[in-house]
Amino acid sequence: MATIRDVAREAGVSIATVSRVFNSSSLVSEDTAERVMQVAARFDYWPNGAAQSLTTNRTNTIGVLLPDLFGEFYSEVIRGIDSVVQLESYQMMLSSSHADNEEILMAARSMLGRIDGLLMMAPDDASAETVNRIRRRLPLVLLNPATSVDPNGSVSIDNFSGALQAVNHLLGMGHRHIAMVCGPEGNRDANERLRGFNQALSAAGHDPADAVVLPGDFRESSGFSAGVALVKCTPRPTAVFVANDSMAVGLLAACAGLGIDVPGDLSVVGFDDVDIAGYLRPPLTTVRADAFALGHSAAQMMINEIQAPEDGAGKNILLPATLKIRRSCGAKPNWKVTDGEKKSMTANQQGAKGLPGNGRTEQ
Amino acid sequence: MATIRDVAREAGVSIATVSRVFNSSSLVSEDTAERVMQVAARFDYWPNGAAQSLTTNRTNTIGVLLPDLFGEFYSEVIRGIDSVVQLESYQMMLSSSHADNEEILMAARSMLGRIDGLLMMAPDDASAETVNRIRRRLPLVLLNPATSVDPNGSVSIDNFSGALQAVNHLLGMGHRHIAMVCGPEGNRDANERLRGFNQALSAAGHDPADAVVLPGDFRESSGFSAGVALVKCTPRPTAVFVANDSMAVGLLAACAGLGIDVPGDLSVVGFDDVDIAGYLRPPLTTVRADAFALGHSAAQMMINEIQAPEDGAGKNILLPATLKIRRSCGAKPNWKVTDGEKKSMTANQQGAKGLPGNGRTEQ
DNA sequence: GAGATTTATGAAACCGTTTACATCCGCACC
DNA sequence: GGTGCGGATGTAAACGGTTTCATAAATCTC
Repeated sequence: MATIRDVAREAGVSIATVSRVFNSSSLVSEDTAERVMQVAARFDYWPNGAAQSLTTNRTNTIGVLLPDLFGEFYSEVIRGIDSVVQLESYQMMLSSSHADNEEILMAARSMLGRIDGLLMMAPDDASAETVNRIRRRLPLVLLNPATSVDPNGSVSIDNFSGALQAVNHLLGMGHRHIAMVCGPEGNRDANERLRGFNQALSAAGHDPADAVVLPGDFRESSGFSAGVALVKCTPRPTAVFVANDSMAVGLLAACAGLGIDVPGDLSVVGFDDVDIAGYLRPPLTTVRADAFALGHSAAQMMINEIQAPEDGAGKNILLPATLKIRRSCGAKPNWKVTDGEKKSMTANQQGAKGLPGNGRTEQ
Repeated sequence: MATIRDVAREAGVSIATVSRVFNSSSLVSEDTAERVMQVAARFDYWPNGAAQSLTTNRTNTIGVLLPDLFGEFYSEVIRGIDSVVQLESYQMMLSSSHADNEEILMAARSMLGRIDGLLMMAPDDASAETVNRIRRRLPLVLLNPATSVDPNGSVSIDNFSGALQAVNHLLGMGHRHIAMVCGPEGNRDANERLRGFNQALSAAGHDPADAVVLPGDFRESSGFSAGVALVKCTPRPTAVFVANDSMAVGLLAACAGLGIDVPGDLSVVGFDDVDIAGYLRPPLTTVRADAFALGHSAAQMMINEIQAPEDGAGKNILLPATLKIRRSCGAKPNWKVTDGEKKSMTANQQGAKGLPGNGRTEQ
């Protein structure tokens, strides 16, 4: 394929001039520019990105390291990142499934020279040293960082507070026996949600050790199993806090099949507020975790950092998680048919959307 | 940061030797290798990827161009791609929302030199010329290519046949008035599904022009609206084919709210077989479109093409779409509670999973 | 019309690697 | 004890751009 030299030769100019034309430097006459462009078009010349990066030390690419790609949550995070990357004419280099420090470092290493900064949602055991080795060479923004790591430059969703709100709401409705379906062991979000659950119970004078706590893996099937297990408990809990919406879907299915009325016999609260949450039977009360906003804010922070280092360095954003009350928790007994749910496409976290008959947003 | 020269100088060898050590060439003595590695570790030396790419002309990265990132379908495609990328120690460069030829070319251009090949799901109006300009410089694999484009090196899901199966099934059950809820205008998958719908009706001696065809945009809310509109039709259709599962969720919600019994009053068939499909009330009959497999196969084809060009060039994979019968179409009136649905994590398309009471797979 | 200034262009260094080729060295072989 | 050989290493030329600096030409200034 044609290189800059081919174009230069054919157009009868030096490579410097061709380069100037392509970077729309003002230092080149119209005639020459025209001629160069024509030759370039004839040769269908595309500049080589690696060569450009090598000299300019810029790649216009940001790297993204995620622990997993499964499910709507990560999908939304990616979409949020993409929304700003697109806008800023950057590219995104995506990599997933990095379990330990070694793998994270490997991934980051293999990106060096190809990215201008790294967005990372590290697994829990990512050591401070790992993070620092990366930080020394690349702008780094962390998503939902572990507490063990210096959180400078990070964006998190307040899982703990979200769980607290959910359980407090159930307590406020008079429930005494509240169960929980957990997420995967070791998953940080899951841990925080569990911590919120325990904290809420303790604060209300209950002993969390007495509560029914069922395992789960964030997938529908585990929610289904948990639902089946739950109804066998004696005394049967009257409410359950499920660590994510996918499992809540499975749990609702189990209840429907077993003739358990939700919310009559059992109040259910999920977490995430996935798109379908408002369209389930009954519509699912859940904690809104705005994954899109998470990705969006992180990417925004990254771009700022790249374009103006030191400027806002060390910032630290905590995105609120807010309870969205629908029918499954029993708070709003009457539900009418309207197309009540219009999900905002932007990084809007608050938005009391309260259209007729379909829930409201609580702080 | 340390470059190869720093390491070389400190270790008292030439840069060639350092390079050899890092590429585990056998041409270097153990002593030297040891010494170099120690210095490299002390300096925490990471090779620069751009420089490597420039000389080797390899990036170990494949580019991915998608029209959109919204929804489980694309998320699964990405996961499928990632599964092989990960395995082969490649990286993935992701870019989305490319509406026209100009934008596609721009995106491809900006990736040149940073990727070894391109995976592309082009919008419908991607011209043959656009595709050829890319093909001239990069291995290219197309996902669901438009018919106007030379399909060599492509992977597609058989949307048309899937729709055909769905509608034929409904016809076979005796339905005379079958409606459809479409996807976004211009979307190729949506078009193919509509074409299958029309074809099935025609073949059965019905006039597709008589059928109720409602607009939609692949989102829950549009399915909800379509549901509301549908029940107002006279005569009211007895069955509906919905162009994707998200809309089917919305439509089911509308029905539940309006007291329309599914499948008693209305049979519903969706498309995609998203994870929650089996957990809806009633469990959703749908056409399984294996997005994971789509991404997986395409990436596989790409890697083959990169590693052995000309070898299997011009291959052309058509992934079957298969009807998954659950309760919403009325074919299986009895449904018992069991955790009947275990989604396979692999690129398995067939798999008669027929666990007790929860549907079966049809060809 | 000569010097000063501006504008357009080219030559060449540089970015950080890989790799073809040259060199040096020790050792076996006849 | 040369010769040949193979293994370890170094030298230097790529790779394809960008950018600094020099230079030539054109324009301005008085």
